[in-house]
Amino acid sequence: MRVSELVRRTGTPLATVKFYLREGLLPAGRATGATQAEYTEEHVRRIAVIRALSDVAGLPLAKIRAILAVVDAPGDDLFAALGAAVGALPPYPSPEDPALPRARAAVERLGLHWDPDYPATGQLERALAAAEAAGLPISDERLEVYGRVLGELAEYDIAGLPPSGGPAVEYAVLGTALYEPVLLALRRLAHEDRARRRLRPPGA
Amino acid sequence: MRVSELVRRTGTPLATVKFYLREGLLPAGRATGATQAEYTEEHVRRIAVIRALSDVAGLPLAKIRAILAVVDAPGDDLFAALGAAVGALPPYPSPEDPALPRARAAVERLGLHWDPDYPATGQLERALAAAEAAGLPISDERLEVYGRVLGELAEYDIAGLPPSGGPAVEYAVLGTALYEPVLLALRRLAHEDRARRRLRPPGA
DNA sequence: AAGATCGGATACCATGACTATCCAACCCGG
DNA sequence: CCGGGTTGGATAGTCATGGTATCCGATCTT
Repeated sequence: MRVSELVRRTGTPLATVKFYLREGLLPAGRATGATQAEYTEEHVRRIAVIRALSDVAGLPLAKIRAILAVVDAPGDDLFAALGAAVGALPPYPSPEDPALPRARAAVERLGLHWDPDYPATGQLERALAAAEAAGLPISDERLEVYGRVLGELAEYDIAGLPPSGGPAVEYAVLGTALYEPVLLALRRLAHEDRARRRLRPPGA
Repeated sequence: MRVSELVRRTGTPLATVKFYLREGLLPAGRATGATQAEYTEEHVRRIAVIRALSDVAGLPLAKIRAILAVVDAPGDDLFAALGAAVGALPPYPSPEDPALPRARAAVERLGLHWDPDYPATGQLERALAAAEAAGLPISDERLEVYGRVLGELAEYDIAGLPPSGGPAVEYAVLGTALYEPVLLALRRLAHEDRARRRLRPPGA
């Protein structure tokens, strides 16, 4: 298809498609002439992925570029690819103060593998420090409940991973980023549901 | 304390403190003269909350202002206050297409209370639609697992809520926003932990 | 009395994510 | 085979956000 159809199919303005091409988020089409190129279904899907990561997951384009680079050239180490992708997700740890006291305590309490270089470790430290600074520290009990529950979830996610190979990486990398908003929305809805039961008069 | 000490205590530049005052995020200090004001511990904490919501939860200042307004004047309906606060959280539903087919199906499958006006409903629709458009639709089975697990989590959160009143609102509203990054970081760490077991050679 | 600090107002700036224009080469229907 | 509409590519402009910087006259401190 030509670019006009890509625009029509995705609902993205032409100027934006050109912008994504310039920025290297969208691969160029197969050139069929000096001023003509052919796009495919892959391009349609790629634009949907970019928009999902940008609008819903809220990632900046620079991080989206990094994630797409991993998806495009995953190497043969799924574990390393996952690590690279998680590094593109917020919150981004502050460069100063490389100590990770809260994260370390949490990881040990939950019996997880400790790896200070894994991006999620810094993200956990930052999230715990922010909650604490705001006056709502996470209690040990809450941490244990959260850790147990999310461990269950991770168990399910990893068990369902397709066997190693090309599609597994894409699935795991994009799923990490795209399912998080679903998780958060479900938690908020569950809060509403439980809060309604507890706070609303029974007949309301 | 005077503004210089507020700056020192929070590590926030003076220009930024003034900016927060201008934007109405930080209440003015008690004026002790035409060009002098007195700040309190409340101001120190408020700045920590603003920075946490901005840097870690990633909320734009306009939404932070809305959340702080709820915290400052919660009214007497904790449930309504929670709803208002959740409305300030991303992803922000698209204005067009007010139909919520995916969210409705999900809510019914999980046996939750259906309320199309609750902000989290639109957020769920948007998150499910984005995952689908990107080629990674959430299966019914996955939805059920996520729903069950997050329901457990919500049960714990709501059970631990202090009885109605002033502090309960602040706790619930800020907790919703500030604990989410902790949840995500824990999930990513749990993924790492489980993926390591499955993908790394046992001796590595 | 004098140097530092303060609150308040105004102006400026950097980044991110587009958006608009222009141009010359093209393709396609008549 | 020609002319209007598309295309790719380049360049410049725009808008929102989240700050910074400067200036000022009043005031506090010593």
